[in-house]
Amino acid sequence: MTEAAERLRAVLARRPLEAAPDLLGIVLRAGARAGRIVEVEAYEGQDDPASHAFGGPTDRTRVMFGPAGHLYVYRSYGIHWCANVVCHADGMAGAVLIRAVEPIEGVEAMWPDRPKAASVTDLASGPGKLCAALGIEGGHGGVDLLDPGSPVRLEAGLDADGPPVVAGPRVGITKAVDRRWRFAVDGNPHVSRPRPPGFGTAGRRR
DNA sequence: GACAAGATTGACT
DNA sequence: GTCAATCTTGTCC
Repeated sequence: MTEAAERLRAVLARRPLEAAPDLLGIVLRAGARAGRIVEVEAYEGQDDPASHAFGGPTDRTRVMFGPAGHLYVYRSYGIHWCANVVCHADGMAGAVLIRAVEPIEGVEAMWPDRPKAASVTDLASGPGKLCAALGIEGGHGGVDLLDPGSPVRLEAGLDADGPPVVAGPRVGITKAVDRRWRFAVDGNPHVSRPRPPGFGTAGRRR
């Protein structure tokens, strides 16, 4: 475990709502493919009706109750994979959904898995898209993202100060929709839904 | 064992 | 803008 990884683990071992904006700018790597995280959503655990962890641990969600920095992958609508970073202290449920990344490495290798992508900004501009682009699937669930030997891992970004962040309501859920727990890099073209109504108007900047 | 719902995407009108 | 695809998980009987 490197010093940078330890620092990142400490960042993640907080409430997802606090850790989520700090994930922006960090690089998500899967083998030779890598992308900078530009959009995330926070999901608290048992206090959040929209979270899969609401209602207690199950076989599927157990990893969310484990130590921070692990990967939680689930299938959405039977078709797409969605990747989450486990947050919060060990024993406390919480996760941050990665909604979009900006491809920065191994872009050529992403195209075969994203044949329908219209442009590079469309390669990973969505939860299901980024998993396809990076080759993340169910088998990766539970891996330690901070272990250099993992097939999928996080690498501290170069933006020491962190990019400008805007906040808005979460997307695609039917419960607790009023919580403005979606965070994105301001103005980045790789976010899944650029500037939706109300996005950023009452958000938190840092 | 059966059924309903879902943190999405892409095609079609 | 609207809608279907597709399948895993959790709940209920």
